[in-house]
Amino acid sequence: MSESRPKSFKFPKVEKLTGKKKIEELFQNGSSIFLHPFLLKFIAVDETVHRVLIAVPKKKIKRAVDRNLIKRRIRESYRLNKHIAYDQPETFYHVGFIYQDTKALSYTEIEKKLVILLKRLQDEKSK
RNA sequence: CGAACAAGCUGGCUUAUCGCUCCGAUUUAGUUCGAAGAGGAAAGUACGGGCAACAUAGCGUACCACACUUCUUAAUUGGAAGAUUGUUGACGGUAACGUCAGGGAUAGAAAGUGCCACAGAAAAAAUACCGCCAUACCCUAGGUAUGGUAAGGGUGAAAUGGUAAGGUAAGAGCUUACCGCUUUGAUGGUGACAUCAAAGGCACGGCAUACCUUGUGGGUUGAAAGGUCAAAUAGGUUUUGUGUUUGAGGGUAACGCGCUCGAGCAAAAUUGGGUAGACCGCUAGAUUUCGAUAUUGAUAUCGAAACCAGAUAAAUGAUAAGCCCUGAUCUUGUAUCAGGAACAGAACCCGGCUUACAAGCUUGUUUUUAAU
RNA sequence: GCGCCGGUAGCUAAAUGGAUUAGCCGGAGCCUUCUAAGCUCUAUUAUGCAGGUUCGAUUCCUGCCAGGCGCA
Repeated sequence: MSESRPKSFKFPKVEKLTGKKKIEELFQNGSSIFLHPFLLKFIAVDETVHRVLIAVPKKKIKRAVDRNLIKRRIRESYRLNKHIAYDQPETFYHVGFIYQDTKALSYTEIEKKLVILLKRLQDEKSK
């Protein structure tokens, strides 16, 4: 399958989750996995790519600079590790990463936790 | 030389790999190439202006903001230069006071209303607690009554012009000189105001950052404004079909069948509204840089050059190496280790004000030590 | 983006410009076999910060700080 779908580190706009209705759908009907510092929301959907939402709540992180920094770290680690989610390309999801800590964690820590989360998502898929 | 404070400026750089957003090409439907991509405060803002929509005869009232002078700006609140007057600090001086610097205040308290606790006789109306003086009486320590007085004491944050001399029974702007105050005039200044002269015997407590009065300004709402396109769903209209579920018509002696119209149901077309969504608004402008001229200055004018973010669950990033910088360690070497930071992230656009800020640089002030 | 509101003891609230109050909480005592409740007495600590007006600010004015609420 790596021939048909080569490892790509791109993260175009198509793979971002936008639109009021879709997001409401995700939050109302999606399943969730919690792993510090993330709350992962996901819902199976009839599309050809995964679409991802990254959220850092204003109540947890006050300053806009820190919020931007965390969002960029999450986005970067997803971009470099999203091939895990494409291993079994029969179902696709809308996924939301919601950051829950009140402090900004380092890049390596975020990446480690995010890889674990993506593997768990694969386990859900195979069930 | 070091330290502290204040003001201003700068606010890491280069290369490689992997990516993000917009624009322009290329091609073909997602690649390839090129170019660009956060700030001095993008933050806060009871401050303005542009722009947009709506409203709008004129006047008044209410509400809100502002209030020395001149200049300046698109701007009533900002800025510059000045005037007057307190306050704080430094220096000089015995002191009064003067000089310098910083920040503040400045329409009206002789239009009205209100407030001024406690203390004090009395707190804005004029009066008299201790006093001072005169007269009368008691009869001489002194007290009582009447009158004069506001100099002194005491209270207070504040006590009815101040100082000196004359004057007086004692006193008092009662009189005089100087100072202060008010009014008038002259001179200087664009002006706030300053200086000088004359007159007035002094009628003036503080608080408008209490209500208020006077003057000036303000229509309301904000890009989530506003405009264009427009799924789905439900609805309106038209057409077609269905049909015994229902109503009406005509027809019949009456009922039924059949016919016509309508309701209902189904399908198609069309229509207004404008939700999800998409696009415009959306970045070339009171723009930026440099130079010249005018001005004490804020600023203005002229000339030349430049194009410099436009995202929308919201791009501007990550990793590695080097330079540079900072800190720590001792082997004092351009050594090893750690780190790249402070405040902080555009959301229609400008201007102002306020606040935050590691490190470095410049200027000024103060100060310690050392040398001369 | 726009418009509002308050900041007072550990907590909840009050206070015309005139020495900051009350309740709960804490401590001690009484009562009780003991505890709770009740009664009595009592301590501690407070006006968010910085300026200004005033003789004197919790109060009036200005600027900040950290919060809360509403509209869409």
